[in-house]
Amino acid sequence: MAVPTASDEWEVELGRQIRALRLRQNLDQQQLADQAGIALNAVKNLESGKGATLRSLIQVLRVLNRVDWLRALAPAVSIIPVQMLKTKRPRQRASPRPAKKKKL
Amino acid sequence: MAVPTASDEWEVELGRQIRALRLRQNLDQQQLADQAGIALNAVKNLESGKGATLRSLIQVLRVLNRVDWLRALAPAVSIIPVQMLKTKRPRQRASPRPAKKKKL
DNA sequence: CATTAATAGACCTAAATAGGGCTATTGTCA
DNA sequence: TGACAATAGCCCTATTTAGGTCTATTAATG
Repeated sequence: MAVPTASDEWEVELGRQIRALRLRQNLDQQQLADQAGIALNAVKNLESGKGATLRSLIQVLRVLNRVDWLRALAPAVSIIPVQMLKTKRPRQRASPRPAKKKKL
Repeated sequence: MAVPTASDEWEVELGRQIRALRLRQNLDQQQLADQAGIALNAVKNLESGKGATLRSLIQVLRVLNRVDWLRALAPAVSIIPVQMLKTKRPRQRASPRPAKKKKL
């Protein structure tokens, strides 16, 4: 199985995984759509990598009992963060950068 | 931190995580948008949970070096699947269900 | 091997998101 | 603490996806 490179390919790969999860539960696309409260077309798009919204994805994950996956995106910082030694709270904004020069 | 229940809340939670990843790299929203090849607004929507496409999410994950997360959705089957003992290949469709009765 | 339901793929319209710009607020840093 | 850039939150329009329906193909089952 090739590793996706382009964004489209990742979308297709994600679709494959969703389908795999669905089939493990032996659900058809219509059942999944109904239980997720979305249209059959949305499920088709999602599974085939033809474009989908985050909402469709999440609704589907809820039915497939994999919403917990969403929490695994930003892993908790491994060891004790150096930042905690100097600043109280984590950064809320990126550092300001010098503004671009304006035309005179 | 409360566990999200509604779909909207999961979208917000996901946004929080993306923001956390971005700030760890000290990138501002504009830089992230540029590097991801999407609009600033798309990043804002994504981080605030106000609706986004899968495409926007994936483009951003690429910049944040977290596309590998996508592969962790459908975990490989743990032990030897019983299915392999009876059928050669995994299921490609859900089982047919009896069709609805048609009106006479 | 015949049956038949699951799925792909197309079409259309409505709704949502993307993209671009503008202003108000506020965290960061000198 | 002041200056200023990062961000939120609007607006508007273009593009994309959702939702609904139909047809053709094909995997799954008896």
